Amino acid sequence: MTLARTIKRPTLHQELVDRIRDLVIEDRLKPGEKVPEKELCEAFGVSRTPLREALKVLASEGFVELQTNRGARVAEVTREELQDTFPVIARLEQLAGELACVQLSDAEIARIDDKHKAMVAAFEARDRPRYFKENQSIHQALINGANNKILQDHHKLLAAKIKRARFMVNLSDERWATAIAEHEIMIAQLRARDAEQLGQTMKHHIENKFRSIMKLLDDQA
Amino acid sequence: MTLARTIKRPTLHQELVDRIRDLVIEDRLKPGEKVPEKELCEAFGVSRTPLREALKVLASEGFVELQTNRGARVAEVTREELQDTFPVIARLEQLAGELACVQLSDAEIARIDDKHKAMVAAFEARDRPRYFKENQSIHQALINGANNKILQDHHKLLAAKIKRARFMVNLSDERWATAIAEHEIMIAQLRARDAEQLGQTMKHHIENKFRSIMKLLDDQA
DNA sequence: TTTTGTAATAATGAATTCAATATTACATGA
DNA sequence: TCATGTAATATTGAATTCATTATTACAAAA
Repeated sequence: MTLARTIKRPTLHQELVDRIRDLVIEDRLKPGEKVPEKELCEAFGVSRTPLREALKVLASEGFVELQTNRGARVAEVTREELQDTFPVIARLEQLAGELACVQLSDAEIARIDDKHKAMVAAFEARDRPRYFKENQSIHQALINGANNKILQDHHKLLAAKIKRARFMVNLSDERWATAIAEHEIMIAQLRARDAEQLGQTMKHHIENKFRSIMKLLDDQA
Repeated sequence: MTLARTIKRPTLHQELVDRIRDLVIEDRLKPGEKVPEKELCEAFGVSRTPLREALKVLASEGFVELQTNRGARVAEVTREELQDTFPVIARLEQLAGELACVQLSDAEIARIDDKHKAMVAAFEARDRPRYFKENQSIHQALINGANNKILQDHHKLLAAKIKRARFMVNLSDERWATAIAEHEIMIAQLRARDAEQLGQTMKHHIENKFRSIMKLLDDQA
């Protein structure tokens, strides 16, 4: 296994939590796969104690599942979980939009506008990886703009789960174009400081993404 | 220390997470207090390994804070955290109300109505502990009625944080009466299956509670 | 007295060990 | 061949041990 390099940092388990979570989100550890303590210990150059501490935390976050006496498995991304996750994150983004709209400085809004332009460029170049990155950066900026630690923490967890779904279905061209259009509206509302409307648009934006993904999943079956 | 009895159950750390979290929520472990591993190990009759695993999980949930080489402390309930938490939980309850309204059976609604009556009785008897319990039971029933695991999990964490605030301020008589009135409206809307409105009322209900608590906190200072 | 330095003590983070459980390999009999 | 039982092996959960860091106690000097 060559998943990562050894470690420094304050405490091992904190570093491990972040690293292993990332392996899960980035699909380096596949859903349903068992998490082999021994191999990960060797890969990271740590003993089982901090690794197991990390696994408990990841289990409470929902990225792995612990089976008594049978170790840990990477959590599956189920249709049901997505179905539960999207409505919740939609409300969180709505709230974030409302708060960010009144709290962001003009300069910060201009920076988000820059990201938006970069995202549109990625769309026009049909560069999916770059689009994903820019898109994520915009949403993150809006979440951070809400200036609410609790909101950030809970959003981070939910966003990570949804992120994993990108390995299940491909963004359709149609949805892609619609998403861009929705972002244009968001930017306009953000510049107009229309908090209520921005929240509404962001909520719908997520709900539309939700519908698109669910349709694609159905089509696969 | 006589905080708890020894343990059985599948894995020790899971049990410990629940037990220690409960000690924090019930204010048996005070905010800012250091969590003495040794004593807790003795109190629960376990070694440091599962206890420390539990502390990492509780830290990720925000109930304790880990300081490298200096152990764990019970997290404080800060004004700032409450200020961040309430808006989020308000949206979650709003969503829960909308979903529960269309998903609960008539029988389940009748059961919630029973709880409501019990809560009103507790109010009339000015029995705060009983009121808290019944109130919590109603909100929990509505959350569960949404039938959304993610929503339940995230709500549970946020609700626990807010619950801790009850040791900081006392429910005022005025707020208490208003809360009862809001619950009356909720029940009516639930019976009328008016999802949108119920969601709205639940959101406002939490927001009003928020304002009340903040005012009381300000008055203390 | 108060401050500062230092030794002793205690606690923490992480590795290791140990007992219990699960998994695998393999032999035996249908 | 295919089950089925059993021994060997590996993995897991938890206790223990060990090295490091923090805390405390206390002495010497200002």
